[in-house]
Amino acid sequence: MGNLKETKAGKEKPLKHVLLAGIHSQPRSGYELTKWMQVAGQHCWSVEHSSVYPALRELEADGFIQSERLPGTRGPERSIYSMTVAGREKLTAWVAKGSPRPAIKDEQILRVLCFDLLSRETALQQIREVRADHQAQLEFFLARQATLGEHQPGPLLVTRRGVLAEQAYIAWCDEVEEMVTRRSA
Amino acid sequence: MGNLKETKAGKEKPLKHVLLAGIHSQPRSGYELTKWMQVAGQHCWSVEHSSVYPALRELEADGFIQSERLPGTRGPERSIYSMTVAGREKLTAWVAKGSPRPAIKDEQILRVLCFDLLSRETALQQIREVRADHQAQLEFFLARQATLGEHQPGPLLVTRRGVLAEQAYIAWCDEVEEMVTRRSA
DNA sequence: CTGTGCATGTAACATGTTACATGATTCA
DNA sequence: TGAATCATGTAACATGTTACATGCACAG
Repeated sequence: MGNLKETKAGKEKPLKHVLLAGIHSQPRSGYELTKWMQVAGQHCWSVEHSSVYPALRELEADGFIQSERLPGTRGPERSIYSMTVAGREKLTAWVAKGSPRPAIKDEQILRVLCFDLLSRETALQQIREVRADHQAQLEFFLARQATLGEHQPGPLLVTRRGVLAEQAYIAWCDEVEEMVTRRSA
Repeated sequence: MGNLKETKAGKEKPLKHVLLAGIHSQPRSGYELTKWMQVAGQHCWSVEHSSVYPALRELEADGFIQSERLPGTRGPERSIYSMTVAGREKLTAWVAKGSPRPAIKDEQILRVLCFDLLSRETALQQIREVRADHQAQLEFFLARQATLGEHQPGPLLVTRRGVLAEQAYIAWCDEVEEMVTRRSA
């Protein structure tokens, strides 16, 4: 008991639950899960592939998922992972419980805090670039939303979160631009 | 050349810039900076004190800040850090440049994706708790906003970001609740 | 026959958290 | 006198990224 290698019985790292969530709707390979996180999980949780493959092997060792080796139709062979009963139970327990408000790490907000260090022109240019970036992201989410119906409530709500979040960010950029424009210096 | 201990000339870790931003408006101690991040920087960047003190010593070693040792009026003595000219230049350069869209890590969105695993009652209860949590956070930001005027555009805009972000999150929670309520199962 | 996408994997590094550790001062 | 707040610090651990590495298959 107390094996340091074993996660302390119950506390799994978030990534493992994210991967279970990705496998939940359909069996997927590590490569597909990575892609899935980059699109569907874009504003939820996304990691590089180098973290995905080890995590999948741990999940399989723990009996939460099982793999099937397929000779790739095109490309090399790949491992397709699917849920086990234990995995579904694990995921259900995780979905049911709560989690603390997510920590936010956004350097741009800090930049705005220090806008007094910049000329008005430089500040305006920057906030307009940031706005354009989020506008593009908003359009991505809107396009995705258009492909989803109410018969897929999960993906639709995830996409709605993206839409609402980006709209709020854009509205903030507009407030920043207005205040910078009005400033005396 | 190529000293592994030295950061590769130019690429500082984000925390260092955050600390510079915190010192920018007024000299502060490590303890005060930690508190400042927990309130003003709540939705920007916040770390534990154990990361703060080493980072401050690095910043001082690089000549971006300077410390003054004060015998604490109450409590033990503390180091108050203030900006140097080099530090102000460093911060200005950082504020002027852009950064990629911040990565988002929010487990709750993934939970909603998997709400089909929960009973309607459990799902509704959870999303209402999440909503209440963000409502409380919104009220915190609104209270803070009320103490700020347009003569402090930086802190005001940072707080506005908090307000807009929480309002958007709450609106999303309402959409989730509505869709869960309407679902057939 | 070369680039692009598919597909997996490892090692070194970056950056943070948790827990442990210390000690003064103030207030009840 | 004992808890709460001020104030700083270290060590072990967690969790991710970047860069390196490999190799197939298809399209142009």
